[in-house]
Amino acid sequence: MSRGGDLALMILGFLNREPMHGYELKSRIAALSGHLRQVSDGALYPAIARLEADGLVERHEEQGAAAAPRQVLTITGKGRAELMRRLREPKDAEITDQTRFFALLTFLSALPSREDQVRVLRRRLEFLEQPSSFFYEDGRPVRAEEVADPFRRGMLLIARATGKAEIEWLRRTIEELSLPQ
Amino acid sequence: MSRGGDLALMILGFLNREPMHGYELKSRIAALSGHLRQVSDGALYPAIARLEADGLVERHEEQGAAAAPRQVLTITGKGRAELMRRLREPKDAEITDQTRFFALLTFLSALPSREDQVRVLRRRLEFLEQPSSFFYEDGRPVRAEEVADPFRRGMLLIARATGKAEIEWLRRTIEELSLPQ
DNA sequence: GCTAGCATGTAAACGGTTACATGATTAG
DNA sequence: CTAATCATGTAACCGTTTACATGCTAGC
Repeated sequence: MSRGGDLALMILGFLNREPMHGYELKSRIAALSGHLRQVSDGALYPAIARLEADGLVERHEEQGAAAAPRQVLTITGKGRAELMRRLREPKDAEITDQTRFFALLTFLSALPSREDQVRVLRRRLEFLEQPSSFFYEDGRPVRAEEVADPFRRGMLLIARATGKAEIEWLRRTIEELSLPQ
Repeated sequence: MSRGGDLALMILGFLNREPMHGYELKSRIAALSGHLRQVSDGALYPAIARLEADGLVERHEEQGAAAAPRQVLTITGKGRAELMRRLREPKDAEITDQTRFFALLTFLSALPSREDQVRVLRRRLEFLEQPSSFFYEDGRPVRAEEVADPFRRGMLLIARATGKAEIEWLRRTIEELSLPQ
């Protein structure tokens, strides 16, 4: 149980909203990040097959039409449970890695409990707040100003700006979600 | 030729500065991003072995000391050439993916030609400047304000802040490096 | 005496990339 | 008529993860 990486998460996340076939999943995933995350056929179709083998999705051939007839995919109860589990208890790497955390964020609203949502955001916030979130030398964090290499200094400046924007958004959102409603 | 991903690039990048053994490479790579990119032994040692098999690094056992004696690694001429080639002509994915681009930036100063450095930065800038760099719906870019889902809206806000900071730094740095010197 | 850190490695399972293969429909 | 888009898949290769395996040294 619990196979697959980001790709499996995204497939389940999209199918949780409505059934669709593989090719459409592909374009949805691409659109999600400005074609930044392109999915190859050789990754997508085997991933679907694995989800099916594990009973997380079902497939129904749509008749009529074309050469390669559409395989409409529907998430199962088991698939939905697995999606919720993965959103509720993401692995450390899914909190730590920006790209993977964004994949999580994309589907986080599918979690029915606000408390569970807040718990995930808090984990990310804690990670970003510890000063170890970037670039070490001789055992402790390096300040951008003291880095001689211009490219490494740039990385630090960018990382700092990014972190700041994200931390502010996380604090604001956690607060809003925590209000008694 | 031309095997390996980010990990091989980082190993070559570090060894280009000075010889060191595997365990130290491991801690350097971890320190580079605040333990964000952790390298497992099962990835590191095989990667070193591949580089050695390809003649890009050489290994000399350091005598004295311990149970598992240090294998001091030195980059070869061929390895240096391969590093330069990879820094000069990164693959699209290394420009597109933030994590991979940062790995490139870390070692970019090893490129002797400022023109070559600028060419790499320009590729990243062009990528960030095209509006397709984030989040599509119904065929064109989505504005944060019109996204109902609070988590997706957050992603857009964060991505916008990040992109802005990085674009500014890229423009400034390209200009500085382009000054006749 | 035990734990943490130093130091190197192997093997199975997994998942992604790249290239290949097929074929219908639609727009220029 | 031709190219792009729709639509699904397979197979070889590659690199990572995870777990296992070993053993020394230093500090508590």
